[in-house]
Amino acid sequence: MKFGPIEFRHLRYFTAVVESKSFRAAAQRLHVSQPPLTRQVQQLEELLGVSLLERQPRGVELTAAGAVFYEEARNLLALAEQAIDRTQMAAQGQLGRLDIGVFGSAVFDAIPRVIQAFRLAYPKVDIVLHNLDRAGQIRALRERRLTVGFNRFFVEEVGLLWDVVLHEQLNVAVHEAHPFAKRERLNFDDLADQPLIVYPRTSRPSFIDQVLSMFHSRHLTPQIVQEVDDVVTAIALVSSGFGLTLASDSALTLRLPGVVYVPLEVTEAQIDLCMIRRADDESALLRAFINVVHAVLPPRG
Amino acid sequence: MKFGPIEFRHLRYFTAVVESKSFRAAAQRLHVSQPPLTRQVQQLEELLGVSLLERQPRGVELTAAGAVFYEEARNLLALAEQAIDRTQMAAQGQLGRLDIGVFGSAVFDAIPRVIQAFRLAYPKVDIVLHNLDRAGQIRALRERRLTVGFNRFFVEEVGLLWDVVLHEQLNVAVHEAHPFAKRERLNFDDLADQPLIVYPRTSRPSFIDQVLSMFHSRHLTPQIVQEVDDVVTAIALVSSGFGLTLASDSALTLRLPGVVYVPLEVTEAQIDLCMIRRADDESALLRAFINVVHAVLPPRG
DNA sequence: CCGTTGCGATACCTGAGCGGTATCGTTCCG
DNA sequence: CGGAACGATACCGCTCAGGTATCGCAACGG
Repeated sequence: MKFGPIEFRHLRYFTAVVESKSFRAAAQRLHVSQPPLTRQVQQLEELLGVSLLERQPRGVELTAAGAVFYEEARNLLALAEQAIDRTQMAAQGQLGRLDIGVFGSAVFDAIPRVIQAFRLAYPKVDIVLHNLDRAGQIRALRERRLTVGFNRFFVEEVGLLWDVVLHEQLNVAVHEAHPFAKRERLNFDDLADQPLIVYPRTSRPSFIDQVLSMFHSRHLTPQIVQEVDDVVTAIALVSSGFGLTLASDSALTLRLPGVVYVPLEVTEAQIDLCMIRRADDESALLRAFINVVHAVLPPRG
Repeated sequence: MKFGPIEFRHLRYFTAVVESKSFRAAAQRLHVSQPPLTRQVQQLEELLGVSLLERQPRGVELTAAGAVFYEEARNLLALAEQAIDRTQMAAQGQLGRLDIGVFGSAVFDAIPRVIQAFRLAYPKVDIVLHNLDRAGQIRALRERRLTVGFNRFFVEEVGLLWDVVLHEQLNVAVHEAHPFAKRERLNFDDLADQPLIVYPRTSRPSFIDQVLSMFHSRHLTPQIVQEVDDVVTAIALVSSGFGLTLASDSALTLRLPGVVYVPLEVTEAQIDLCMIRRADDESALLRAFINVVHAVLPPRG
């Protein structure tokens, strides 16, 4: 007689017999007749080359090896259940890993809010944040190292899709000693002859270019006194009295000593936060994340 | 179409397809043709209600859920292998749990030597020592809480078997200030009028009765000045100059200040160590342990 | 003491389902 | 545009899981 490899059937039958201490009782429990049970357990024993049960006039008793195998079998069956559960959860986007690319001032407010909400709704999903500039995000998306990316703006890229997920207002960051600090609102004309700190220096075009185009459309030329890498450095310079800078709403959570934020005139002074993803990514996880993003971030800035 | 429950076959086929990134290649690896593979994987997906693979013109790609299930499947297959290994080891007595009952002075030398040797030969067997007197050992053996018991002697018990596993010589423990401390050997006549400490007080008959019968067979009557519970207490009293006591070779490892051991005349002054076990216990673990006992303890005391 | 009862094992049969061959539809490549 | 390679499908044969009937054995009750 030649037997194939072990199957879950052997484990189910064996554990049922052990738990019922009887072939007949186990057969009832499993809704099969008794002879197949006998046969499967015999096969299992032959397969293992080990006697698992001691057949006695009144029911069966486990051997030492049988006790060991019973524990193992129970464990395997439970793990198989778990495997199915976990797979089905993964299919519904409730389990897995989400790699998110972030860059710029959105990391200070919008992204944390999104992530907090997502973790609450999908606690078994591991979220990994990657600080990558736009080019890095696009490369990582293509190489499947990233599921979504956030950036100030994107251009059309084959195989990728992007949406604007948030409109933010612009604010002027000034030192409290500056006369603007007392103003309720400011407009672009006010800024034209002020010492302006701009960012980011690399990864252009970006936030700065959007800002500059707003100046140009008003036929204004800002006085750029310093270019820095990021918003934190820019605000730090403002804090030291070096000049003014512009910041999105997300940056308002950045509180540095002596720095006051004054809202800029609303008209057209909007800055976008965009989300980019693969066009062919139809995973439930991504869909779930997009839903959370749109639920958390207001449809209108 | 109605499918039964998941089987290991599904896991083996699925993992092979994932690892080969192709149904055809996996089919070769598994020594089956391609169509059954397709069918089993389709069944698996239907069983789970989840799409696991993305069929593409050049081979297959895992979905997110598929990646999760692949990890689970690998794990399950590995654990199944382990389960078989462990069961086979248990059948050979290389894995399991050995409950050993011990009592009296043998715990100081003979038993530790046996256990050390056994642990070396069977490292995956858990050894649990239980300090039980003879009656406790017999009850525990009957209730299967014990595999073997060691004691000074046993009487015939239905369902149980016992063997003498060690003959030990008797020694006289005296204080170094006592004149006997300088003697090379002593005999029973020397002890007749000496203040004798005897043990154990309970669990009779035991060591003390064996000793007393040696006196009586020589028509001697020892001067018992104190009965104590165990050999440690007896030696402690000797250490404080209270009197003499008799101790087996195993007790020689008990070194207390001022205590000197002098061997007793060899003839008939032997004390047995016995091992008791269930008559119906044919486990490989017990057989292995008995072999170690006989290998470690000298066949002649 | 012996018939009864309950256990697991065995013998034999039937059909579901696993694996086989042949072939299809699609996509990629030369 | 024809050929090659992929997975899916159709269909077939045979293995083997599960069914029924029965056996052999041990424990128990009258």
